[in-house]
Amino acid sequence: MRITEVEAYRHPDDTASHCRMGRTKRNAPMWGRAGHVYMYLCYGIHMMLNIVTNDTDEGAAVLVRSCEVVEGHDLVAQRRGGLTSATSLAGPGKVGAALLLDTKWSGHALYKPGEFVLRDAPPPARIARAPRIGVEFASAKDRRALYRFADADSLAVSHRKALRVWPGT
DNA sequence: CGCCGGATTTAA
DNA sequence: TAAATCCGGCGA
Repeated sequence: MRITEVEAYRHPDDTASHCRMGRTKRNAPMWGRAGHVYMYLCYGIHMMLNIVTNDTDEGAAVLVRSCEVVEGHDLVAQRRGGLTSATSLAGPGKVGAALLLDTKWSGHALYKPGEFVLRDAPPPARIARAPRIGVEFASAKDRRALYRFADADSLAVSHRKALRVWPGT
């Protein structure tokens, strides 16, 4: 599947990030090397897939919020309760469900051929931005920050109406 | 050791 | 708009 929407979480000074409390057993992968997985259970129900972005000890990652199905449509539909719409993977919980992910994948390296890998792809022609979703608990500044990014021309994106095309893309 | 609450989804 | 659902993290 192709990633169509992500949210960035940084450290320090991001009151929305799981790193805001410092280093814990759960968020350990976020402090590790880029290209590794950070998984966590959200609301006791959904498995959230994050990709560590920065170097060691920087505590940063992007939450994979939405994807576009490229191949294996039947399998995805099966795991999504028969849904075949363009938005069947629009939402982080849906991505986790389609990939059968769980917290045991936390720390997994995404660059080993033959395993669960992150591959390169052409960048979107236009990128859209918006504030992050579901971070009402964060500071006003962090709630407003335009840290949600999406392929402006893909329908496989959640909360699409709030997105604004990033000038210059 | 117990409680609180959440980077969501779904259906009413 | 609210319920489902569970464990990490914090306070005692």
